[in-house]
Amino acid sequence: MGIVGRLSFKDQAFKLREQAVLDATTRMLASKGYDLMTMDDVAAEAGLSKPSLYKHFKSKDELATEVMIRLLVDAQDYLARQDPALSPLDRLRDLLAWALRVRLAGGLPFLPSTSPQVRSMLTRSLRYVSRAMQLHQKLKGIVEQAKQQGELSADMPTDVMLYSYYSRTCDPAVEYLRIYGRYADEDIIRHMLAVSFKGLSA
Amino acid sequence: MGIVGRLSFKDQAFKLREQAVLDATTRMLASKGYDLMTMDDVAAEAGLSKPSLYKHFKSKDELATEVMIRLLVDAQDYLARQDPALSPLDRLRDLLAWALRVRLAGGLPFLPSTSPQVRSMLTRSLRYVSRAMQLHQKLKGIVEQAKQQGELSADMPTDVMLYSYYSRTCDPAVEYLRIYGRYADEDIIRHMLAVSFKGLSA
DNA sequence: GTCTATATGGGGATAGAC
DNA sequence: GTCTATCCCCATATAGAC
Repeated sequence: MGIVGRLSFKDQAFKLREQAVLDATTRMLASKGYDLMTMDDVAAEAGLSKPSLYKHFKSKDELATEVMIRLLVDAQDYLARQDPALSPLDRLRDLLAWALRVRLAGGLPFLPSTSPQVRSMLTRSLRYVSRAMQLHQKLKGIVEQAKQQGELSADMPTDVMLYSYYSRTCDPAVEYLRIYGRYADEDIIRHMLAVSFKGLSA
Repeated sequence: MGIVGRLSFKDQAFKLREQAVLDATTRMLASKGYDLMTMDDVAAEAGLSKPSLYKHFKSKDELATEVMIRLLVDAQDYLARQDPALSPLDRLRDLLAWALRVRLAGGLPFLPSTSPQVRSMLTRSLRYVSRAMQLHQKLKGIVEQAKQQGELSADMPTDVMLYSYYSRTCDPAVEYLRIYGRYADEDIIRHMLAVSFKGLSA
């Protein structure tokens, strides 16, 4: 039984509404980006008024940060539920495919964006940074396992691999392939995985 | 003799000032991004007043677009001056290294950003789109040459390769490597080239 | 063409009624 | 806690003097 079950109906409704707001924010962030997204947009999309929105989240920054934290938690959950039979490299492949699928379904890339504004906003949030570090350490472990098993090259530094890996989740090539290349979502994922792990060379 | 040589001293000074404004804008875009960059920032950085700035460029959009066009022209120039002895794949490597070097020196990635705002701004500019298409066709030709010579895999679609290639010029991994990895610029370029062309797998 | 000073509008955030 | 109506800053863009 989840914690929600112990709350009053009113509080349950409040929590549900909060999730609806986070969903709406996710859609707006994905379509317009942080700077163009207005609190009026979010309120309209979530079906409440702006002052009510501010009862749940005390600023635009906090709202966006909560969305990103939820995404990190989702990624951690996904990792925890992966088939234990997968090899380290396959786990990385599978997680990247999941992240790309989320994004193609209208979600967000889980490395947020290159906007200096958004980055500084997130790095000011202790909860975000702490979650990100947890995930980073977990993935670092998987990369190191993959190296030991010879699935990843021991020559390339682990952090280079990890940062490049994160970048693939927000790779703009995804959108170019969809818009100009007119590829189906699963083809995009297949090609992105190929480029990421095998590179461009023959 | 350049066109500038036929202008009056006054017009020459005007043109030079315009270039200084574009340089200042490039620096501001690189550091703050489009949304956070204000026209006051640019005016201060370039050493003139805001109204004077508007005598040169009639809007913030136009100013940023001109910066991006100049960057595309620079890339075309660089391509045109590459050593003709280079193989197609080496030309691609060399151009990417140049783009990353420009960015690390405080310039801009030549694929601008994933901001929907900036993208729509640029796609509304006929001059920008036309330049981008020219460069795209040129690079497409080089990729096809590389495929014919077996330097690039014939299996992967050309547009997948090209969009992924463009994405590397704005890859956020570059900044993570500099900030958290504390790598020197040339090491970053070396690693980025390795990841881009050889991929993450062993 | 360059400046000082100002108009305009949008969006984050809130007051106060219910 | 939710709404209507409002505040207020800030950034784009311009008026008008020199």
